[in-house]
Amino acid sequence: MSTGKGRIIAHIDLDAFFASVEERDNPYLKGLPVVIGSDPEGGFGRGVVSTANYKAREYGIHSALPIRKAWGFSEAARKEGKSACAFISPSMNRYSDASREIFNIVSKYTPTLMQTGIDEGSTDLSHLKTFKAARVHVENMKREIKRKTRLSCSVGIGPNRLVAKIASDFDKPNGLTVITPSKVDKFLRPLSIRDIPGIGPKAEEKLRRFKIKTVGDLQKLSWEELEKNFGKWGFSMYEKARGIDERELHEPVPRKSIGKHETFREDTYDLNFVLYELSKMARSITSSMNRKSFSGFRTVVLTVRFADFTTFTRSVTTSEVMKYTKELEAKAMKLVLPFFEGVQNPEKKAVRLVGLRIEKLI
DNA sequence: TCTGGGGTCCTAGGACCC
DNA sequence: TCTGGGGTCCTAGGACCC
Repeated sequence: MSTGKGRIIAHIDLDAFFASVEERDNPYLKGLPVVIGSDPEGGFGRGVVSTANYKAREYGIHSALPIRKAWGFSEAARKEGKSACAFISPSMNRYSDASREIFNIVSKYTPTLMQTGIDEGSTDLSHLKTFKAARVHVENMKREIKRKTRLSCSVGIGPNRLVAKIASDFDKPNGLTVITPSKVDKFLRPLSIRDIPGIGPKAEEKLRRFKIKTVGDLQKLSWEELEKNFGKWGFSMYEKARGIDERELHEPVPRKSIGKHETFREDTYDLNFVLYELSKMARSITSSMNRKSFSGFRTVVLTVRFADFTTFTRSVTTSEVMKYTKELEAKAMKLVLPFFEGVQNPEKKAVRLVGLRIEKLI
């Protein structure tokens, strides 16, 4: 399908996916608020919420919320006589299985599927010629998904990937929103700028200083102004505010890096402990590398986050290809040492997180 | 009460080569 | 002695996404 006129793109987004799989597989969760995330440890855990079901969202719990806050909201609700949340650790294997099952069904309905995450993907339905036909097609697909997997999804249909994705988010859960080309502008204008993928907290904050809150507001800025303040990104924002997006669906891009990082249960000053954790990560990373059929790597990146959340990375690239856990461990050790000595850590801050990543995969 | 884990992409400066 | 671009690679940091 060439760029330009006449495309019909559908974006599929699975509803509260991890929580929905848990509810489906565990009947005792029926009707309860469900939170998937790290262990709340009775209000002292250090993680965040991965997914909250819609019942839990009524308590103010949402993705990326610190898990101890979620715990607090759950406790408050319980004291009002409502149900406490079920807190569940993610089981990625089961979610991957469910995801595969669903996108296998999606594949039957479309010649081109581009999966962009475990719970979302875009498809090209241009061959159906009309948005009306696309709607009927997607309704059938949604019904089959529901019948065969007992899971629901929300779908947006639009003239390009951007509009389809935004539309999929418009009416959740179990929604179907169709935006024909002539309706794009009317649809986008009242939305928050945060509904545009790529505009995160920082860009929102910056745009707020220009009194810009909605996509309609954003349309009032010339692309010169946007480029002056946001660089190359400005022009992309200019186009997104108008629903312009010529990106094609593409093949999955090959993986570029493999890494692990860990926030400790308590901040630490203990170099030996950190080295031990790094060596576990090194082992896990090389085994994951082998499983994914890479034979080596040339770059090692170490991340250190201190208790105050300041974060540093250090990396090395070698001309020879590295292959073994021992080599990765040695590099990690060399890179982390300065953070436990005076120069890189003069205030002797405690370490909250370390991470290790390999790049330039062979 | 702070703020996970697994990623990608972009920017910007410096080294180095032609 | 002084002054060029262009291209590529490396490093560090940061924004963003699911």
